[in-house]
Amino acid sequence: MLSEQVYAHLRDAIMRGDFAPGDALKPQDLAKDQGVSLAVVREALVRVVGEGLADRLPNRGFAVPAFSDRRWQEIAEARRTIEPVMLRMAIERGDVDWEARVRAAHHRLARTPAYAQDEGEHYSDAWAEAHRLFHRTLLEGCGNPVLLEVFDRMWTASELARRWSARRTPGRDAVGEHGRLEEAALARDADTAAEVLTRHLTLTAAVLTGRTHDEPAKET
Amino acid sequence: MLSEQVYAHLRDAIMRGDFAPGDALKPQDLAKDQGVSLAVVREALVRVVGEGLADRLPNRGFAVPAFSDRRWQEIAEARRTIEPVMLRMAIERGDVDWEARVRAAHHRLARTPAYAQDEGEHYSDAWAEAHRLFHRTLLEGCGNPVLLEVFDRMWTASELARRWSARRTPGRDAVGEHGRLEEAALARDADTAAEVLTRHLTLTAAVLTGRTHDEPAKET
DNA sequence: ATCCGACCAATAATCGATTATCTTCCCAGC
DNA sequence: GCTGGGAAGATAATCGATTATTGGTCGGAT
Repeated sequence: MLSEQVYAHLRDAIMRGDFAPGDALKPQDLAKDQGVSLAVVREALVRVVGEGLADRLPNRGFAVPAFSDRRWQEIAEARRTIEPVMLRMAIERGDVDWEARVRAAHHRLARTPAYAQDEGEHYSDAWAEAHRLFHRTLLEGCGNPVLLEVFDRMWTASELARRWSARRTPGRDAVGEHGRLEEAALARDADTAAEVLTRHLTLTAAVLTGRTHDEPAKET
Repeated sequence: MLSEQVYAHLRDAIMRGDFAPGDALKPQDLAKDQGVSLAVVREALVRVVGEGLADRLPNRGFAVPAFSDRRWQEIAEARRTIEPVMLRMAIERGDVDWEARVRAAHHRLARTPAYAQDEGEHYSDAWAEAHRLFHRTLLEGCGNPVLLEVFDRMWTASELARRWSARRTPGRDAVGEHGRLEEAALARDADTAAEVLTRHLTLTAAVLTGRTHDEPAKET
């Protein structure tokens, strides 16, 4: 299944930030680059659009979405709305296996350097994936695949926005935040865990506000 | 854009229940039926899969999904988890325009007969659409498009399951439930509204339990 | 009689080429 | 000099045909 590979490649390229927001995704070029026909590229593009990783302009082709600051804030709010509720479910229902996986995911996250020197000021791919897995593992305790799909979609959108805007944020204690999140969850302290998660998401959103690609950091 | 029409047609056909769960969606047949080429059918199918309205089996084509009873319960739980939270947001934030649209949507729903004599024991299309619009309008007050997209996806899945299983449920007072929901929301009584909505969703789920296509109603 | 393997029909996946649509740039007319 | 119409090039959308994979079936060997 060629279209699967092309889809994965395209998705990774967009998430990695290989294209600038608003860039046209030309089927012809992509097809030539990957040595496949237009049909498979088109199929991959349609899938990508379905995931919100590209826009489709009728009769004008596909393009990398240019999220507005407003859109990003909406995504962040949606996460603040849903994820704490899922976390409470996870804390209530998670079994020993879940606890073990949370510890493992946190260990991996804590041991993965957030920045690689050769990747400039962006987070490293390895850290981003460890970060995602920690958050997802935490919520997996809720045991509901439908809710986890919702999480996946929101995470993707959220991560895309961050790739285009996030820079090193010296003042932030990400390690400590994740540590407190892990401890509260495993201590089955739902109120504290939900509060820590909400604050974590709020801080993440705050970092990005006014710092998207099309609206550089304000100096106030 | 032909694929758009084909996609809409296919989506409606699946939602209408024109295909049995598990049925293969053969590109060739669909292409001949609609008088288009394979490429556009394929594109439409990929989109449909992205919405969860069809399954894709690698090298074995596309098929109408056969939701298990468990899957349906997970969808219902996800709705019970998220929608009451959205409703609280809507009640807190909704403006006068929202109130007016809620009243309008409820009026339309209450005035639309739930069953058409020529459609047998299924709900009528008109009622299903009015029902969807009432619920959606109610939640639109939350003002967050991301959350509303989540609602749309869950509603689609939920409705699909119901189309295959729901029959007349004589004992149920759907009109009254919706009326109480409207009143509580417009009275800005978040606790009552959330409780009514949760009960509404729980009842909807209960109706379907044990009555999916592949597991006919239990007699017990 | 049963099991294994090679043929075969069906169809999923892909391709190369064609048609339709949009964009741009140029030139005639005002 | 400016504006509107129109051809030309680029690209999106679609098509018809080709290739690859699957699942079933028929035949032979044990």
